[in-house]
Amino acid sequence: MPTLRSARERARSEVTAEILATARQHLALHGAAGLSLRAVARDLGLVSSAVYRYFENRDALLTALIVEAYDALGEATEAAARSSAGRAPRQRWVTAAETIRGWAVANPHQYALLYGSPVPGYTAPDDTVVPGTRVSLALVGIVRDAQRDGLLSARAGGRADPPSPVVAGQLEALAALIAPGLPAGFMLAALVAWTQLFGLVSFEVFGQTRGVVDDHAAFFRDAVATMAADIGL
Amino acid sequence: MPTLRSARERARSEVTAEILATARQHLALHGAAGLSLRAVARDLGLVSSAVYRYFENRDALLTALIVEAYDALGEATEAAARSSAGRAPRQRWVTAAETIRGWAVANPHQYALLYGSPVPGYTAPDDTVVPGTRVSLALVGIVRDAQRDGLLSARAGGRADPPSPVVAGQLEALAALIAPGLPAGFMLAALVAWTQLFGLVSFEVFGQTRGVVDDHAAFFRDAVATMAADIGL
DNA sequence: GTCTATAAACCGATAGAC
DNA sequence: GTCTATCGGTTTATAGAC
Repeated sequence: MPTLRSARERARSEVTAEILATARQHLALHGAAGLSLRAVARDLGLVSSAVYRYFENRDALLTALIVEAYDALGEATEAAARSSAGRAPRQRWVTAAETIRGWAVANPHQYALLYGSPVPGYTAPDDTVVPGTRVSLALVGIVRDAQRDGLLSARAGGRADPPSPVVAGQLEALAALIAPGLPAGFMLAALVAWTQLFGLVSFEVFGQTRGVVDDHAAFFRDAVATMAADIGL
Repeated sequence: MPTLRSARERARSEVTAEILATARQHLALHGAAGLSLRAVARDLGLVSSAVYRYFENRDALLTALIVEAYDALGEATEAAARSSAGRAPRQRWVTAAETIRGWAVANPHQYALLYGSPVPGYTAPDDTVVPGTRVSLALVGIVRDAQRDGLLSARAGGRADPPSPVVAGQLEALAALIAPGLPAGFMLAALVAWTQLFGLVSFEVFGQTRGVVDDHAAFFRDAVATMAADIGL
């Protein structure tokens, strides 16, 4: 009786989604370390033990939240890169960066879950690795497209001293994996821009620039444009 | 009777130091959100209520830990800037940056307390502001010294489009406060480098570059040198 | 699959004796 | 300033009835 099973599974996935949604709200209120299976159940009108039918334990629920957040951010970034295809590389980079910032500002606790302090006592399983790479791959795709179209400025990627041999080797290995043909200097610049982008977002979301920067959106736009120039976009 | 009072105060400050030291260990094990006055007391052979004679509540203990960490990092950075005075600006920047990274890697949980996700339900009081600025002021001091000595490359600070008017205004106000006479373009570059530096450190400490970067120390050195060139050092 | 009930812990904070 | 005792909550997780 396939229909019966499918009905059951539909109900199951609906409850699962409800648990996740409630857990997401709790995350926003109490942070990842304060996420409580019991409190989520209470809010849903469930009894705590019922949740164990859907998630093996607290960590499994946390993992589901992480994957969900990575997918949301990754999809938003991919969409930004896709819809800006054909435009000027620097503008594409700025658009993608602003998409990431927008998502982070709108979902600070989910952002903190991904890029903030590790949750004590929790180690992310391998399930989170692939969703986690989507954002980075979308970003590097913009650099790769620019190179393909011959729009990568030769001036950048070699501003400072060339990378040391050990780093150059690593950069080449990485480039071979995600951006074949990209010279090491550009790969270094892209990697630096990547850390810089998230440093900027983290500072804003975590309140480090309070009192230093006033109009965060404007500052972000200028900083990110500077960044794009550094990569050679 | 001043000696008697001083003896009492000495004992008091000793116990206070012991509580702080134990709390620091707990922080490393359970994170900031899991810091428990009770557990600290237990470890020290004290009863929980005794701790309230030294710290008004849990948040006060957390604040003390934050101030302590800011001071440690600030002092290390200041020392690095001081002892490298007179050397080439770029080398001074790299040295200071490596000092910050070294402290962060050696004290990941204290670093997370300062630059990671905010602790839910806790808002830092004003006591933490001044210690928190020491690191940034030490860094900007290096840029200021370079400018004073005429060692700031004119090429940088104007790589990309000039900052938008609203950002430029803000940069000038900030420069007037911490680096009088520094042009807005350089101020923007310095600010970007600042966020970048901590973005880099956070990525490493929080495990975001695992699998991407192998030799973190070497990568950091090259990235930071690139950064210094971007500022014009 | 949902429920009650329960075990076995934990927490911040306070009152009041000594 | 340290102690006992306590209030009033919290948690994860499991056993077993329905």
